[in-house]
Amino acid sequence: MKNKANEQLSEFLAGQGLKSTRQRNRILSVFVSAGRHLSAEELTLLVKKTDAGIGYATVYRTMKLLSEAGLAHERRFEDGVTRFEYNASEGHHDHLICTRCGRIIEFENEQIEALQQSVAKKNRFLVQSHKLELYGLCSNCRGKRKSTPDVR
Amino acid sequence: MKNKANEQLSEFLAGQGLKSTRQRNRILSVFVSAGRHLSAEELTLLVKKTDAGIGYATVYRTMKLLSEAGLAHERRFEDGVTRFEYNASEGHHDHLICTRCGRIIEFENEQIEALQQSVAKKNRFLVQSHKLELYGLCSNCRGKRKSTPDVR
DNA sequence: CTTGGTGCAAATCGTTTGCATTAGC
DNA sequence: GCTAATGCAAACGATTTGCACCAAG
Repeated sequence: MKNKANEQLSEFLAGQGLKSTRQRNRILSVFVSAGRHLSAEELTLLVKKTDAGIGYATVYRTMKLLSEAGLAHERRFEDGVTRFEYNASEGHHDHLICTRCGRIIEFENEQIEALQQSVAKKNRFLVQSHKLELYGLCSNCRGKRKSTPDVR
Repeated sequence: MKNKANEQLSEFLAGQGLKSTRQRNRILSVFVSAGRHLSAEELTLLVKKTDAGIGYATVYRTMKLLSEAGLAHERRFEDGVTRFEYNASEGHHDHLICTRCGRIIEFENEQIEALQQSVAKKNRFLVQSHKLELYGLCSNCRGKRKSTPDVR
């Protein structure tokens, strides 16, 4: 059933009068099977392993398309690089990001979401989306001595 | 007392064996009096009004310095542009960002912070910093009809 | 066969850096 | 005077775009 996502894509493309191409399907497959949080560069490199001709431009264009199709979500953490995440549609979640090893942990917390709403209400603000990121040290890294400090 | 910040800067510079220059003081003054959340470009434009010779490079270099001196904080919202905020040192706060007019509202919420800690603890994660941004419509914008939709 | 898609390279945007010149200390 | 700071322009890294060619419908 590796094609569930690809079917979803085909459906989306057909609906928009767009074309289903070898590249788009390849990119989506690689993206889906790779796990998550891939930068365009990482994704391009992976894709090139199977299909060397596919270039950055196509990957970027395809990822934008997948975002519109609801198959991918764009995330931009503090390093300024956009990363793509698969299937973030099923329930919003936030992130713990390890500043030492780069590990990304996802979490959901309804209480926090509720409090956000109440803050918004106080400010007569209508929330469309939000972003919560906790930066710090993950369980693996917090024990370690600072052999190579991240603080430059 | 416009010079409180400038004094702080001089102190910092002296302590580091760095030099106090016309440009640095100018940039800081403009930055402080401008209110907050200025991008490098906005700041440079403002600075140039008084002192046309000052270039982007100096502004960037100076802002980095001010960050180190604790006089400015760097923020990067979703548009990928870095903005600088004055004096964010006095208590952490988060942001409501209007997607229509760009207005930025600051808020603090201890309950949310506490919940963040508990999430972190569950994941054996040590939080060093965090970022919470709520995107949506501010009170001015939410009433308006969608004459010019932001959704391209 | 018509329109959208691709690949490449050139362009763009925000930011950084090298270097010769200038100015604090 | 010595060293750090400036200004400019060129360099950068991530992303976007123009265009001639290619392929899906």
